[in-house]
Amino acid sequence: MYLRELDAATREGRTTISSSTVARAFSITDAQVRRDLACLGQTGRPGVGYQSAELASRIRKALSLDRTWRLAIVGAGKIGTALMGYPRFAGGGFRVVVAFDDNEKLRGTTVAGVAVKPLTDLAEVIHSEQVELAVLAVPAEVAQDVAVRLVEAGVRGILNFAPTPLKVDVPVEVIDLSRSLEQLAFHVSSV
Amino acid sequence: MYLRELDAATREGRTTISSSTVARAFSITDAQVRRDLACLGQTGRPGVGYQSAELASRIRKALSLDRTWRLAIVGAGKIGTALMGYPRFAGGGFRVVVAFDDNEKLRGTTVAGVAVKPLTDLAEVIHSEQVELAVLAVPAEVAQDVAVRLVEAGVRGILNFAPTPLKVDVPVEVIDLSRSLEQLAFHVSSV
DNA sequence: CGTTGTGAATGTATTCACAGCG
DNA sequence: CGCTGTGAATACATTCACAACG
Repeated sequence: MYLRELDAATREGRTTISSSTVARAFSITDAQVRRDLACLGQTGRPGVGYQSAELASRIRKALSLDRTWRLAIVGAGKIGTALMGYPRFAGGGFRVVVAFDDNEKLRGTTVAGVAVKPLTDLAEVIHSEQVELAVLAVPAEVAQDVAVRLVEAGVRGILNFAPTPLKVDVPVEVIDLSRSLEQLAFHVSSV
Repeated sequence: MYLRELDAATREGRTTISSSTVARAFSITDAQVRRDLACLGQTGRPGVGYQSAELASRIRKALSLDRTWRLAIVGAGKIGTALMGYPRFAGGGFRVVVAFDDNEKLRGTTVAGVAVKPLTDLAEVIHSEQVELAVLAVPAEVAQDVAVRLVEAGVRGILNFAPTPLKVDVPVEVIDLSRSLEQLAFHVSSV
């Protein structure tokens, strides 16, 4: 989150930036910002602030974004295909190298420059393409199964769009569209 | 989250369910489940557990999901269109009543049964269609602007897919795809 | 029994407030 | 001066552990 703001600042020529400026952008306290940055060690200068570009690069390193991650998209339905051409992935150190889907119609096709393979080839292709992370956008019923196969094939992390808690022993990040909407509805009605 | 599990239990004929069963599904503690449910008042029976269906209905009411919310999708790009036909929205008390996009090619078209209108008509249509919530899937540069117009037109909550913190005074829920991926990359490399 | 609901204990996150520094 | 980095204080979340209950 801070990374975005720092990059924006750098682009606009603001070479230094203070914790309170960053805080204002996200409506949080300046103390929060400084605490969050504390784990990077001494990075700011009293009376001046932080060097936008340098701080961004430190954060990138801390988050392991100073390299390119090879990504597979599993499930080329609406959400899966929407993500294939997502420019922000490419811009931020992620490269979609392959997609998987069992739909006959997609066999052998290419979407947004990404080849779509059948799930039968999953293990093989994950190896040959050295896939490290997978975006799981398959129906809930098969999500757990596919997740296990992904991990067995060597995938080290999963971004899960299926509304099912996965039991695998690699890190999983969840994006649950309907839960987000439900949460919104709740907040709206308790204003 | 619990709602899903409770509905699944009900469908499978498990009329009662204990906190530890629910907890296991999400790899959390049973105490956590009971605390979370505490705000609903006395709902379980010692020695037995909770009535799956009845608890689900209480949660629905607490989250204001015991009604239908009228929804607009703003920005009919890849993500926007992917969401238009999303079956889970329809199933869970949300109804997409209209979409907006300025792309000439989409003028007057219908995607997945949803009419796409130009943004010029935003205020008018939001009123006439009684839209309460909006999904914001427009480019980051215009997100803040569009958000303000939405709120002025009467929208009471926004689900924001743009990677920009919105300043509006209605509840905002954020789905940030690249941040989720970045978070995943971080967790993977710190295993 | 088995399971809830909840005080008390613990753990974690956020904010306060200020010495110290350029 | 303005701003950082951080102890101390506060607020919040989670877990423990057990009386109460059918």
